[in-house]
Amino acid sequence: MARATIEDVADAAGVSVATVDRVLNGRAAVRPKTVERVEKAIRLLNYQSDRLAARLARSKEYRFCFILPEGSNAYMTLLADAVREEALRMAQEKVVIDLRHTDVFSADVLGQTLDKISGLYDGVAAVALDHPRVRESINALCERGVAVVTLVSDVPGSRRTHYVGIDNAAAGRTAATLMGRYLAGRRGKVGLIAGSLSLRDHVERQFGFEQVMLHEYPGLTLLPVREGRDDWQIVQGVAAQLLHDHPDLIGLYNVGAGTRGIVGALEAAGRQRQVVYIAHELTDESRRALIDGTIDIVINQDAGHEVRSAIRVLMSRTDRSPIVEAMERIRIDIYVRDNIP
Amino acid sequence: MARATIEDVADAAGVSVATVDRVLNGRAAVRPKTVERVEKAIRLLNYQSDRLAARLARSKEYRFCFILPEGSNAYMTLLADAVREEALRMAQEKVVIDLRHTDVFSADVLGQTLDKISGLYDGVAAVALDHPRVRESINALCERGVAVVTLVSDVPGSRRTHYVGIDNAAAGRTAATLMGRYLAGRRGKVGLIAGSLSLRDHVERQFGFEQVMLHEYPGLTLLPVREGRDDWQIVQGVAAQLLHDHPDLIGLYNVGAGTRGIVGALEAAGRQRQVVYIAHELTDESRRALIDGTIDIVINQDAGHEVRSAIRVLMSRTDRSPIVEAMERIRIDIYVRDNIP
DNA sequence: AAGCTTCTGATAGACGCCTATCAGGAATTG
DNA sequence: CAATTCCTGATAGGCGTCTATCAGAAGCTT
Repeated sequence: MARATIEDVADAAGVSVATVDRVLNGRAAVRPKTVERVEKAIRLLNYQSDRLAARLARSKEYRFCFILPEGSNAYMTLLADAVREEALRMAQEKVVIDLRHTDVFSADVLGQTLDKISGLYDGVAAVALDHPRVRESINALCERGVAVVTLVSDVPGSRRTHYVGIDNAAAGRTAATLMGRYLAGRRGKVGLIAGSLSLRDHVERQFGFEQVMLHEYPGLTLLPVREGRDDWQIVQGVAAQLLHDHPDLIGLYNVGAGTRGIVGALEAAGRQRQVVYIAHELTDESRRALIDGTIDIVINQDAGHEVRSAIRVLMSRTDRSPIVEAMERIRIDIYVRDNIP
Repeated sequence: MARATIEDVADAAGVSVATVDRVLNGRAAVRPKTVERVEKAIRLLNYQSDRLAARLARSKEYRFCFILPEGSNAYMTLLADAVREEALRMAQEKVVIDLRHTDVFSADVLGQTLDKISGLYDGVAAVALDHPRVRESINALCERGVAVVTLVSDVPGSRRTHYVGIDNAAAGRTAATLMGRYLAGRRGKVGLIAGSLSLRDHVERQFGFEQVMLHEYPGLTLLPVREGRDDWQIVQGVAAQLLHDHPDLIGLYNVGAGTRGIVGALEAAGRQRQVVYIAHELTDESRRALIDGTIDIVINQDAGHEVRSAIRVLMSRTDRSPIVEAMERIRIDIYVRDNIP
């Protein structure tokens, strides 16, 4: 038995296809009694509109925009590449994807960018700063019916449709567990470097890391966080200082970007193998360092997955179809030398 | 500028749409010169057929079959659930998915099953045994134009379209690296339990594990593999024996199923915390054990991903469209207590 | 050049849904 | 009860492609 069509539903409900369509797409006022009849028929026949046919008929373009930080952060470059790649693929399916770069560290600039694009797109995916000004702009977009998803870093109080990214506190805990186990039984200091403590994801990772570290591995002394501004040169300075100040440093967790700086500092100090170093995001740099043993573990969120997930979410939001939660959960990937993809 | 349609191509090439269609779908003989003209127009306009419209027009059902082992192996149950779930979702897109269980450990039975279904399906995904008899049947299916993908366990010499699963040797190496690091500096014995040494994936994992273990962690003594037949009761016996024979056992890697048996044995011996235990596949059982600390690490391949990947591959194979390699690479997931999804 | 085969063009009718229009029927109002 | 307003039915046309048919054109053979 083939799938039910709109016609079947119309017949079953004793109404015309036009009316079924009106009910399905809220096109015009339909008497409640009729609506109910139609809905009953739909349930009865287990009707599901054919999305392929619907999209063909609507022949509507989906217009989405990705907003990423400007600058040359390695992971953000990966994300941008993923966006461009998907943009190409999705072009076949009438999905137009623009990519914009902006200073996401400035709430005002990011807010203005968000305000400006209102009306141009059906949906927006943004790596956002958690700040009232930004929240305001996000809410304004939602108000006007634009679907908004936050990417990598969330803005919790806002009306964003969805957050596409990992649970950063859990990522921090994961790092701590691995750090603790790798340093099993040893005593010494563990350093923590973040990009900026005004970035929500960094703070959350730090929180998770400290939480597990303090409770489960009291033998390890956690040093106060230092900020590296996600800039490898600054990070290198910070790391070098840390290594210099603490000859008994045996662990290092870099919550943000700037892997290159840490690798540099470790090599300069000749302590690559003495320090267990856990970094975030699998980039060319970290992949290399992982293979040669300078980095022991990389915690990653798959850029390609995130972009595809964001697109799927924006699309279902745009045509009001449900999403499959399980499919849109971004995993916390752990990489050691041997399971690099 | 909107996307080019078949009509645009026809105009550009100075032929009729019928001819363009003949070229595109190899429907009838077309003079080489004409073919070339059409192809040139296609390139010029960068034409890509609208897959939505094509599938709608063809209104053809894709018929696929998944063949899984019978029995109650926890991971296979997860796989089966994933298949059923996807079957439901894909039904909306005119994809019919059947699920069959068979004794995949017997080459003859599996081979016969494969032979029998020839002609009923456009594609088959099977958890297959690497055996000449099976290879034969797979090749026969391919010969008749049925797309075949191997799932979880590969059959290398065969003509299967694709292998959907992880690199098992790499998984074994990953386990070894984690084992080595978790046991950093300690001396003692490490046990290895496999389901069956006639299963390709198990052998490969063992190979990878031993390779890294022997080279990188000479302080650890690797005990000879024992077989547990993927049955938790047998596994429990094997593990208990192992624990009894070796009071200095400090590591255990279970390459196959039967986690429940090992957990049972460890608990019975009261040595949950003394032994670093690495298991495969995230099931309810292993998740629980991971959280309470009996299992230290789970190496997993995502059942949902594998099923979806297999379906995507079968579909593109069926309508001769290319696949995105990067998207179909199944990752080796590492789970500790803190990053369980 | 006639006769034959091989190509090509034109066109109609799906596929399942969307959009729009218009007329007529039902419900509501005074 | 008539005059409105509100709902509904019927239907046409379109989205981009596939499938099928048939007539006529082009190419080849002898």
